Amino acid sequence: MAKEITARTDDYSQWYIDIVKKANLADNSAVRGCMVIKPYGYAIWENMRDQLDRMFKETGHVNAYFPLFIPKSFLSREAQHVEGFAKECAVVTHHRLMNAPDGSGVVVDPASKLEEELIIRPTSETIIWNTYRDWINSYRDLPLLINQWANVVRWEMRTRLFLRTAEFLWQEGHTAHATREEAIAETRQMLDVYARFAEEYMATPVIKGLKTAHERFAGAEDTYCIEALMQDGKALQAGTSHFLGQNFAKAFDVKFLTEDNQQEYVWATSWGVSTRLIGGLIMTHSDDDGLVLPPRLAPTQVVIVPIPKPAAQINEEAEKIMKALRAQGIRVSYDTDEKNRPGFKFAEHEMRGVPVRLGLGLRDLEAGQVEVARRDTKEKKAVPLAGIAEYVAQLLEDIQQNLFDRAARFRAEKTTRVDTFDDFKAILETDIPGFISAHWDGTTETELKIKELTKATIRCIPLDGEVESGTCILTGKPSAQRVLFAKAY
RNA sequence: CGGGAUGUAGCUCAGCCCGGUAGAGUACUCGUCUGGGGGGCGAGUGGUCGCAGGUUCAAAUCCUGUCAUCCCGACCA
Repeated sequence: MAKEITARTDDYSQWYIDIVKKANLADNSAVRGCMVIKPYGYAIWENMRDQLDRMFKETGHVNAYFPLFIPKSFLSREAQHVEGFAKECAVVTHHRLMNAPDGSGVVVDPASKLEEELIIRPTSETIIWNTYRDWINSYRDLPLLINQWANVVRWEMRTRLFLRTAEFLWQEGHTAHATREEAIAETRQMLDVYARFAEEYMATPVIKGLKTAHERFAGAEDTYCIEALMQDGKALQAGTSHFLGQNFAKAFDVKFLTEDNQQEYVWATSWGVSTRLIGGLIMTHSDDDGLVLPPRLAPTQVVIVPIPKPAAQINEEAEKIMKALRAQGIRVSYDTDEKNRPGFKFAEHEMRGVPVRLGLGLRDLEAGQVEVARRDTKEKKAVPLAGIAEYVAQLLEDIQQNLFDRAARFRAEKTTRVDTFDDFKAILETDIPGFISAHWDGTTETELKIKELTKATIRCIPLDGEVESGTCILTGKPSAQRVLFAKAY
């Protein structure tokens, strides 16, 4: 069997790239740092997007769209915000091209210089809050609960397909509230939505937590996050939800009249997840044979492979099976390719992470059964054709659950409590370091020092972590709660 | 942006040191035998050697620049 995917133990980064390319998820593009999301990869994103969109609507949000371009002056209104993003902005300076005088092609027409440069949004807080100023007058206009699906650009030095690209797709929710408490509740609610999505749909267990001051979003008072653990023992921030306080309201002068006729600044939140989730999905479940997808997000949940190739009798049975599966709401396809042999197709569908494969040949038809192979465990089993739809429907649920359980078990195994800096360093030197739960004195100085010494960062202060006092692993100063460290993407 | 490596057929790569007008495997097309885990045989298609300059009678090969990708650092969803 010709292996086309690098083993994880040989080269984890290469394994990841192989999966992305061989499973047809994405390609590098002609533009530095940007990727082409291919139809199969985009289909996964569509499934994520559709489900998240439902969850946003269920919690009272509506979609809108704000411009790609942001006037440069907007970005600098909020001091922390501009400081955080200034180093990675693409800037539009001109609006016209012209033929080069020497005939060598087109050049920027110097006469078309913009009076004020436009920034391609790295995130939309500024343009949105500049707009909200006009939309919000009274407490009756609140809360304002808006989401947008968009692309953003952050000019990254080093990029990796899905995990960090110069342009990426995401959603950004931006809400305005009358009170601090309500805004915080919104921030927490959306964090819960993300966690539920990650666990129930991506089958990826996540830790909900609060970012430290140093890791906080530029312009936020508090940044909450969900953190997932990848198979190589590194953490991935899978989603963030920010309590913005009144920072943007003040920067953009967004006030409202309260019931007792007082002018007050509104309270804000923003929250987002991106195509990075696809990278997380890959690194949570996939193996050396290729992509492994949780059934709820898989573009194709079941594929039927005719053995040895399509034939009238097999096609007929396949149609019946497909009809029965579709009646159960299952996404199924029939591999009608005549050219490749079954063995090739098996490998191909495994590479693309199709959760369930049904192998159907004349031998099976005679026996009134079908060969059912599940992607997560690679188990194969002959199952009677009668009641196959119900069997597969249940199997898809089992696979979804098994993937979650497996990932949860892995995370539990790779989460270590340590109480000394020596133990801390020892864990980080292992092949798969994982999460380290340890005491920290709460200062940015210590956080940076630990990062400098070990490359590990504080991923979050877990929300449901037990309250336990102790002493900081580095400084020995008092600590009220353990925090979660890890090397991170 | 610093350090390292690599760009030759769709893909993986050889050829480069020692300049002489481009090869293999795979993929693709056609035929044929096959067919329950990545098939065999035969015949074909396919490349201005990343790009731009320079040296030379002659450049994939030597020189300069540039772009891209990968790995390692600093930064980040």
